[in-house]
Amino acid sequence: MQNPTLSPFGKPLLRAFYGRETTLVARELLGRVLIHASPEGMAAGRIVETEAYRQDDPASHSYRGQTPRNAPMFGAPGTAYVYFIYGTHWCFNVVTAQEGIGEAALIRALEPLEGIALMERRRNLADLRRLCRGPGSLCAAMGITGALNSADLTQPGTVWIAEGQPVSDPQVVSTQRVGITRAVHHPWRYYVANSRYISRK
DNA sequence: ATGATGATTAACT
DNA sequence: GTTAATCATCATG
Repeated sequence: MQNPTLSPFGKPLLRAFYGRETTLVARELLGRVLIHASPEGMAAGRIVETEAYRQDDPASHSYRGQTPRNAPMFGAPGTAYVYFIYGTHWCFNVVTAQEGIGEAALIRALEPLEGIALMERRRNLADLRRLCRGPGSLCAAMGITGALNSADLTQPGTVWIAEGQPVSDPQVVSTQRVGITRAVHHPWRYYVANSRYISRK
């Protein structure tokens, strides 16, 4: 792919896309395409599951204010926030809303689109459905690590999100978020109905 | 300096 | 359904 901006997945989403209310951004990220161009090759996947994390939200890393770890969450909308969890996994988020407030959307699952052989090698797994199912798994498949923390996702370069195809309202399911212990009741997880690539029902 | 915790996953029973 | 793996981070002392 010579010019990433002319990829079949469309142009990068602009900062104005990310600079809106976080649950709206999380929902509208469905159908968009996460792309990582690494020295090993290009990998891309359609976003099929996300979660919103807000500043006034006890489940959010930003709830107790800014620290060195969560600092990227307080940066400009469209910034990557990549953190390490359980000693083994990376999780990939996009900063949303407004600079300075600390909100983000977690990408929880992708439908693999491009670079599938590369993803299979990175995961040592040939099962397409499981390749990018779950936040830790998709980072492993896409080659996303802390090296991409704070990356600007609005520029086609190393990592970005292309506009892809938006998902219509009837195709969006919202549920409680996964794996958290606080503020469990908020319906801030979004996924594409009927997708075979989501992390769980 | 120390200890609890965690936006997970795969491999069990 | 349960559990081990595995470690950076942060609050506490």
